[in-house]
Amino acid sequence: MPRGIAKDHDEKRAAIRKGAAGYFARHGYDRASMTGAARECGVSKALIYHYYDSKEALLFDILSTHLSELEEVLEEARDEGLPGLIRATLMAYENADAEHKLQLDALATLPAELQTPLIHSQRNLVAIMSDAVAKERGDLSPDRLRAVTMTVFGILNWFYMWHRPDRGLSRADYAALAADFVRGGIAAA
Amino acid sequence: MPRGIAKDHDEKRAAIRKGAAGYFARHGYDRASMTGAARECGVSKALIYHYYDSKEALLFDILSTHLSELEEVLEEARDEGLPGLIRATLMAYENADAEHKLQLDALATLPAELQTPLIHSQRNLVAIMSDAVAKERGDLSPDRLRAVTMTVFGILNWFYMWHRPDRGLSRADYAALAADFVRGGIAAA
DNA sequence: AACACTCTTGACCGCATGGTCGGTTTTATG
DNA sequence: CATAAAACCGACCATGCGGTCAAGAGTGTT
Repeated sequence: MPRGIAKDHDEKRAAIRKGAAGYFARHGYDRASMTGAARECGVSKALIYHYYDSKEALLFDILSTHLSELEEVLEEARDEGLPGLIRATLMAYENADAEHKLQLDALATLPAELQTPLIHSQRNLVAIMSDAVAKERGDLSPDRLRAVTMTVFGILNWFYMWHRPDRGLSRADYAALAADFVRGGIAAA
Repeated sequence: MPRGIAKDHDEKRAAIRKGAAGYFARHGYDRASMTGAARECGVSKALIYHYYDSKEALLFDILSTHLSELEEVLEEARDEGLPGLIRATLMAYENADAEHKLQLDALATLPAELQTPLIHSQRNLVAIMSDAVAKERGDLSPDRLRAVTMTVFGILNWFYMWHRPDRGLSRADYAALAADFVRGGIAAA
């Protein structure tokens, strides 16, 4: 038996995943070239193709990893109620803004077979949030429950678009504000 | 003197703008080809280049027109208060979801000189909304005022991502729900 | 030491894309 | 009716892209 894969295989793959995610997010997935991503990671393009079959496979791995981590985090914060979920979500985006951005605007470019499992994860996240909303407002009709849940996701998903780490409220401060906002909003909806 | 431009020049230009906006939004600006946009509009690619200098110029016109209309609408609804602004915004997106989507995820692909005037319009929209928020909560610090304003935009800008015209709440029903949500949220933030 | 396989690369390929060009048709003006 | 420009098109071009390949260097196994 000859040698197997290197022991640092996973770390190197992860480094490429992380570097490419940043590059893709900064330039836009479609516009970003594999050559550029490779340069960003300090490796040759051919090496990326050693670790990944295609640009699509790389994107899939980025999104899949991100969503799995998010699921784990939310699953853990499940019984802390809505404020806990909001805080956990915003904190999980720390150092993952790139992956989050990609999830929102590049997922749709994947072929349907690859989208399916990712959308399944998304639905799970929505379900967790929806349950927390329903716990505070059991009287909402299904349509309104869904609308309110999506309203909460709008708040969370928009955060990366306007927040600057060096200006204004900190992430944690905004998490508190958002939790208050949602509490008041749900009561009034 | 020879003939000037045709009397229906503006209409045809507008038709291309609208057709291309839909095509760009459906396929993603970068991925969408000018050949495809031309087919969608029922004209040749060369004709689009007769009306527009480049793909970028076309995108700029789409976004510029959209933002101008939005500014007009919000300026008009200015003194109806926050609920009026929310309703006006959501209603203005009717038949303009494509342009809105493009504004959110393709504006950044334009060169800085073209982005500047568009960002200026965006800032104006934010200012209008911010004033309305401040009118209800004059006690907020600048940082918190900005955070609350962006929270409202998150709710509005996320709408097109989850709403399906044939399912769930209608646009108008959601506008009412969102207005209530924001009222309660602002009071609690 | 010999082997077999992974790791890594620069050079290369086919293709789709944004954009151009030469030409034809149409139409307002004189 | 003559004409000059606008309106419109099919064919073409250069470039940059995702992806491949052949080959070398490095390393765990026997």
